[in-house]
Amino acid sequence: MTPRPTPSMDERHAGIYRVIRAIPTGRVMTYGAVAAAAGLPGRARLVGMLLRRLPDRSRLPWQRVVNAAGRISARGGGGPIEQRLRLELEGVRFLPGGRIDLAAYGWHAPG
DNA sequence: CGGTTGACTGTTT
DNA sequence: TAAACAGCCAACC
Repeated sequence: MTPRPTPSMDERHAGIYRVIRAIPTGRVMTYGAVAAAAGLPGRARLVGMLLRRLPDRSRLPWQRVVNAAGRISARGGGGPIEQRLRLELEGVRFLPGGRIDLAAYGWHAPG
């Protein structure tokens, strides 16, 4: 049906942003799950790339994206600290070792 | 234009 | 349990 010619970069970006925006407060999704929900299975790194280039003023709930181990992915600056703070303010509990229980807080996009 | 890098992940040692 | 490996691919230099 819908011809699925190579989606442009912008289309991929839009799909990823849409998925992240749909994550409810207090829930998290992994990079891989976001990619898969956006129709891009196996492109977890693409999600990370996008978030890395996200402007500071962005309203996207970027803090709700964590890695498959349920931990906050490392990066330069105080990003990881701010991310954890934001998640804790939403009610997300961190286990000893800085891990989030994905079985409890993981979000699976409907559909 | 080609090589390197990296907010990833599942599989295999 | 931990480390190495193999895919991934746009951004960067």
